[in-house]
Amino acid sequence: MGTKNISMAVIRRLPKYHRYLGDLLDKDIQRISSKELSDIIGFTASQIRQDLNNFGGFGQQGYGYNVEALYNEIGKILGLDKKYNAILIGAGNLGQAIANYSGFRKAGFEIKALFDANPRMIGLKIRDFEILDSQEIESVVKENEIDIAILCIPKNGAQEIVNRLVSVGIKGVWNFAPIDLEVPKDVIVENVNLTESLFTLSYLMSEIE
Amino acid sequence: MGTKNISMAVIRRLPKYHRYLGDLLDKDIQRISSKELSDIIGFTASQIRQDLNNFGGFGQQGYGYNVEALYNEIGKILGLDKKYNAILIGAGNLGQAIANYSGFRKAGFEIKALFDANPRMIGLKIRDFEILDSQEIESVVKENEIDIAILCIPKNGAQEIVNRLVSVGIKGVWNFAPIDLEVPKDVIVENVNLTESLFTLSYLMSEIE
DNA sequence: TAGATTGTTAATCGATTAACAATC
DNA sequence: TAGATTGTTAATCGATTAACAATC
Repeated sequence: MGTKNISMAVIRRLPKYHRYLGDLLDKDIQRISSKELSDIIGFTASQIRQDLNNFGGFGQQGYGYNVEALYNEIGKILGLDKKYNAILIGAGNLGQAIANYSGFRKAGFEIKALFDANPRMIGLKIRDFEILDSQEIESVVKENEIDIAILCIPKNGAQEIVNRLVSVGIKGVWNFAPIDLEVPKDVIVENVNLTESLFTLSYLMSEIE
Repeated sequence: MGTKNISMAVIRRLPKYHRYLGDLLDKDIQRISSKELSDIIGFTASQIRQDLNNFGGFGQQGYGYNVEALYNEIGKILGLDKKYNAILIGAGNLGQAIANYSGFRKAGFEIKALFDANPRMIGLKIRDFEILDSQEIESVVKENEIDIAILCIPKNGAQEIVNRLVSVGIKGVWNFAPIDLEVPKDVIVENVNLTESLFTLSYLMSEIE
């Protein structure tokens, strides 16, 4: 039930607003103007006001924005109050790091199970979770009302896993596999592509020397 | 020594071109038109031609592009032929995962040392590397001509570490700490912000239901 | 040659910035 | 009230798409 059509550019700035407002809150700062926020966050004051007004008039003329109220509003816009059940597939180095990542709670995501295809990994314990056989993905997703899958597997086989996940009703994928997954349009995929990030760094480095 | 001013939008598409061309190469496909590439990569043919022509005329009228030649050209544009020495700071879960990440070689980056501030981590071995005390960062950077630092540390203290790195001549940072680092303008920072990615997924999930 | 497809210019679209009336 | 700052419209800027002459 989105309001207007919010552009991806705006959406990707929202977490940054949330983070900076959280920092201000930690410093007990109660109000901030778009100009002051501009100085610390680096977007123009005009852009900040435009961005926020996509979602509502959170400010007050002559005063600015109440930090705590705005922080909470953006949290709601980001859906941080919603709860989602997640599974993590691929319990290798990266998968284990992500499984231990503390940010999930803040985003309302709860990991319910870990999977791996490697027989030697199955049965090992990571945090509170025993690593399960990938064959059990379908049954676990169905029985635990899993909404989201976190993919920490190589690109080979990733599409096949996603097809299986989609077929049992998964609605979102946090994808660390270096591949562009094909999914029905009502399934959300958010990619974290380390290779693309590293190659971008390589490009920028080679430009300066 | 950049050519024109290439926009970030274009730069961030380059790794994707490289990846898809690599896939085509693996399939022994020798030539491709912008239209065919458009069908598989999802950018418009027009955009593909515009993007590539920022760097040179790699195609041939009536024929299209030679896959191998274009793959190699984009590799060069990305600076994948350049060699950089790197250190990794923060050998926790994520740091270890990144240290084991195989993508570095392809990008020409070689990790020379790992550091951690936790006394209990120091001396442990990850791959071929003993984890060193963070106090030794300066001397190791100087003695090994380190170009790049990979930051896998919490946000508290990250800016201070970066200041130290900059003072001994680091030129690039691959930053996994959830903070916007301040660096001189000739130092490159490429961020991988897992929280921002996760919050974006949360937003998009909350939109569909 | 005829057909295909590029390289490139022009047109369009969307995002950012500027300006200012509204109003707290 | 006077000053400050928003919300919002208008102007600008930049990126994407369309079109087509050049040419392989």
